[in-house]
Parts: sequence; C-alpha cells; structure tokens
Amino acid sequence: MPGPTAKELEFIDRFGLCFEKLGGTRTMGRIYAWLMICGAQQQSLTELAAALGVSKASISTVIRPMEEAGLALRLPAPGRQHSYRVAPGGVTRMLQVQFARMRLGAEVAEFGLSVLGKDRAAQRERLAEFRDFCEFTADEVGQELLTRWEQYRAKKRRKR
Amino acid sequence: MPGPTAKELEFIDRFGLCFEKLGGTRTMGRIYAWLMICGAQQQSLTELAAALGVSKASISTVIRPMEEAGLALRLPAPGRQHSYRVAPGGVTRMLQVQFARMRLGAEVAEFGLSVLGKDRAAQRERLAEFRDFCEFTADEVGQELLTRWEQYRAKKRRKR
DNA sequence: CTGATCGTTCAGAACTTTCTAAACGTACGC
DNA sequence: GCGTACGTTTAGAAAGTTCTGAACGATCAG
Repeated sequence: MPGPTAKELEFIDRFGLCFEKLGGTRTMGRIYAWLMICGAQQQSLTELAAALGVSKASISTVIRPMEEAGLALRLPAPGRQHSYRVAPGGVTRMLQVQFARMRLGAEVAEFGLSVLGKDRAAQRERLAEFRDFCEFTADEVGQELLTRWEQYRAKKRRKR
Repeated sequence: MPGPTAKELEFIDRFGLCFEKLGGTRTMGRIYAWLMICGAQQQSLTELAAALGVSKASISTVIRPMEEAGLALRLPAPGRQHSYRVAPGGVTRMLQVQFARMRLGAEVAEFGLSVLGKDRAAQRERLAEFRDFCEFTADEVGQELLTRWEQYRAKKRRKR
C-alpha cells in the first residue's frame, strides 16, 4: 500500500486548507482527499495514519464526525480492522447537514421574539424575517438542492 | 441609549453561540443580534461596545468582515462617528458568500486532477464529481436561492 | 494461554483564534 | 491652539482547538 507521492501530498494539503475554510477541520479534509485519490478502494485507520503522517489518535477522533456528517463510510470490517472509504454523494450530504443546522437559528429567533415586547414592531419584523429565512433553508433548500444537483449532473453527463 | 435587559442579553448570547455553530464568530453573532433588537435605528461602535460589554477593539476588528459579508451596514456618519445597522437581506447575502467560497473547492479539485495520472479512472471520477458539485453550488445555487427565498417570503406574507 | 495487531481514550503539549488594554491618528467644539 | 471624543492598530494575554504519545481493552493467530 503506497503512501501519497509528493504531488499528491500537495493536493492533500491544499484540500485540507480548503476544507478548513469551508467549516471543517484540516485533518478531515486531508483524510477525505486521500480517500478520494488513493489506489485502494478503502483504507484502514492505521493505513490512513501512516499515509497522512498523522497519529492514529487524530484519525480516530476526527473520523467519527465525518461518519456522522455522511462524508466517510465505515465498512463491516474484513479481518478485525475497520475500513473507511468516501461515502457516495458525501459532499451533498455535508451541505444538507449544514442546512439542517439552520433550524437552530430559527429556534433562537423564536426565543428572541418571546423576549421582545409586542410594541417593538420594527425589531420584531427583523427577527421574524430571520426566523423565516432559517426555516426556509432548513426545510426547503436541503431537499431542493438534491434534485437540482441531480439535474445538473445529468446535464453535464450528457455533454460528454 | 439603554443597554440590553437581562432577557435580551440571554437572547444575544444564545444568538452568538448559534452564529458560532454556523461558521461565524461569537461576537459577530452578538453584534448582529443586538442590532436586530435594539431600540435605536443604528448604533455607533462605542455604543455597541458598551451594550455588549466588549472592548471597542473587538468590535472594530470584527465588524469589518461583517461589512464585507454583507451583514452590517456602515452609514455615512452623522457627526464624526460611524453608525452601524443590520443590512437588509443580510443573512441571505451571508449564505451567498459562503456558497461563493465553494469555487475554491473546485480549483483545488482541478489541481488534483492535474496531479492524478490518466490511468486512474476511479479516482478521477470521484474528484471530478466533487469539482462539479462545487461549481454547481457556486454558480447555480447562490442565485437560485435568492429567487426561491423571495417566493417563499411572498407566500408567507400572503398568509398573514 | 500468549503474543501481536488494531482501534479507542485520556492527559498534556503545540498551535490558533479571539479578546483586551494601551498608544495612536483624526476630527470636532470651544 | 487645546482638550475631548471617536475609531484603529498593535502587542500581548486568555481561551479554545487540535494533535500526540502512552496506556488500555479487544480480537485474532498460533
């Protein structure tokens, strides 16, 4: 099982930084990058640690959130070790999770409205709009996004 | 210019935490919350600092990104001080900025493809899909989101 | 049963981010 | 001009995050 080449490692690191900018952690990005480009279909935790030059502890702690976010897949282990690979449609899932978090915003806004007196119309207006927007993204966009992405991909595929 | 009441402060803090979860900083959220609910139409930097119990330096450094993200508006100052208020459609803008960042992901993926040999079809497939998804969100979703949000809001308004 | 291999957990180290206080530059009122 | 009020910048403190090494529990081969 060969580790990444120098060029591949540069890609891995750039991907890690990018992932950081988008709200994840660097290591999560690096793992995801390596899983995308490595020769093998899947990688064990120990292999990941070796390939990325990172402690097993790091991988272990970071990969759980990745599973929950729908980015990585842990396969029923052949042998006793766990195998990880990129989940199909992983990034899509990630965005959906992000959108779902907007519900929290709606809740907080609701609380704010309960705090604010009935007389403060202008402020209530602002808060209500914020709440609606959070609801909108949480409820509508998540699903809509998926179907539109399928369309987009299909169109792109047809061109080839 | 009264500061926030105890209840209002709780809202402000909860909003700050929520903002943190969604990728911003706590202080940004607290500022935004206070701008939404404070009695005055706008607040100077000094007023913000006093109301939130935070140093002026903090506000000053944090509010610039907020302006750039399209969250806060700096008004042509009456007197010599600057006045801030929530930008109309602020959160929408913020999401759009977030989406625009996906372009970086597309670039990195493109670089990855240039690194990967032509023979590694499976890996290239994964990378290409990632790139396409980044492009899709950056190009299409940002605009689409806006129009759909307008529709949603209009519908919501009609109900009242 | 014994030794080897693997993933997990925990305490502490290294690093980053965020905040503050103090010094500074500028504009205004007098 | 001189003092005052305002926002900005910078260096350093405080807090939080992420990583590592070591100890541990579990599983399998022999």
